[in-house]
Amino acid sequence: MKTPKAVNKRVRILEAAAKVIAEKGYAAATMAEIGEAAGTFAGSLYYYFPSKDALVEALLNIGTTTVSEPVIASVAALPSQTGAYQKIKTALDKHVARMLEEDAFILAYWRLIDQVPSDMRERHRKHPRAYGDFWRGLMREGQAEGVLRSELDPNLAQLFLLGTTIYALDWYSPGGKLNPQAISDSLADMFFGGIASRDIELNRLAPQAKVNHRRKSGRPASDAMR
Amino acid sequence: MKTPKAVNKRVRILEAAAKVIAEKGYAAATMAEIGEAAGTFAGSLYYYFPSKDALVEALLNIGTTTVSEPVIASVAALPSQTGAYQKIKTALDKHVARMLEEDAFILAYWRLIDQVPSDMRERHRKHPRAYGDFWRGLMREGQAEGVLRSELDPNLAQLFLLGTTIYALDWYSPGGKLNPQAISDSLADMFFGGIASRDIELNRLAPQAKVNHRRKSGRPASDAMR
DNA sequence: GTCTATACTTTGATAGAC
DNA sequence: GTCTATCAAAGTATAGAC
Repeated sequence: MKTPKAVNKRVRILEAAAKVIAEKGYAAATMAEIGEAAGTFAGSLYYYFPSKDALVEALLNIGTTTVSEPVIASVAALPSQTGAYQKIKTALDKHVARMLEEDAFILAYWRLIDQVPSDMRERHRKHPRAYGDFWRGLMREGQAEGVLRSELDPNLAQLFLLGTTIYALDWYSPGGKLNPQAISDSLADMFFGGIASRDIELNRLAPQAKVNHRRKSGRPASDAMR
Repeated sequence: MKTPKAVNKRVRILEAAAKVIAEKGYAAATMAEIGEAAGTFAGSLYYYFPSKDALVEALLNIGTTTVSEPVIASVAALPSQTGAYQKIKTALDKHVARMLEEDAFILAYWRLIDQVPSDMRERHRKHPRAYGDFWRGLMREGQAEGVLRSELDPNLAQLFLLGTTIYALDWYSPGGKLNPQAISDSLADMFFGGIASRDIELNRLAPQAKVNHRRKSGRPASDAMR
């Protein structure tokens, strides 16, 4: 039970921590520096969080939901008869927009997730898994409607797309020539249509490379992999 | 000038450090633990490396070259008349194989690169940039030969592909149903051919989404972005 | 609720014996 | 070249005044 003021202060501390971690990484972010960024002192942080680890774990949960929630909401807001292609494009636009928005929570998340103690990472795993489920569902919808190739593994397709947007955090620079919408459009273009010339028959180019070899096997691969 | 034995020991320390960092992350990897993994003690490490930062910087450089060198070599070993498609597929196979080989240097690299002091990251930047140049060159070759869509940004195409393989480090599990070669084949399949059904005309599905809107603008976008 | 002071611990790094 | 002992710094966390 916290007073409203205390809740606000808690949020300010989380924002400050995200900012410091986004800039310097996990190891270099000290409680003293986080306190300073929040306009207070290291000792005072312990009134709101029992430990640095607890603060970090709260950051992890914010980091995932701050992307997944608006993305899922954007799709839910579409008219009920909307086709899978439009849903996927809508989700991708929102996803890329959020990822490249320079939100400190998102940057902090990807600097933390591979550095935190393994038990914390384990506890957190349900969040990205649920988001992956959402994307796998979209891919399956597309396959059911016939707009996506039915022989593809929906899980791999989803990993393929999201992997690129995560890496984009590393190379995207806000001042550059490409804005998030242009990046989202280009990625969707390549993702749906491929990078090969449309009039080229790939397996005639290099039959020994076994391109499309999976197209022959009737059933799509399982999605047990995470 | 080091004796052969000293060189070997240096390598053993680097391997031990990579292993510990790959498992626990940057912050949790102490000199004592690295020393123990190398069969020696924290103090002894300073005979080979002047500081922990120096050790880490050496790891970064190994991390990139351990992927880029075999990939570039695999393409260089192809017959001179080999087409761009075959070159790209060869490079991708080797790249994915190396990335998913569970090499501690590679895992350690991706756990370090966003955590090290910014001046070290800046010094290191030339390595991934050179590797990116290699891939951009392959994309341009493909466009020149007409196998890749000429209106695509070669830089974005390369980031698209490599981003996915980096993320794969997070989700790939060695015991699973997909081995690196199967993953490489599937990624190449999606990357070249796209995930959309071949017989679907995308811009008729959702014209308002402006899919392929970049195809109309004659010139490919610049690749100034890194 | 917040601050100051400080206890306790860990860790990077050095000194010097061998 | 390697080990032991140890220093000095930094950082998490707590105690207690206000």
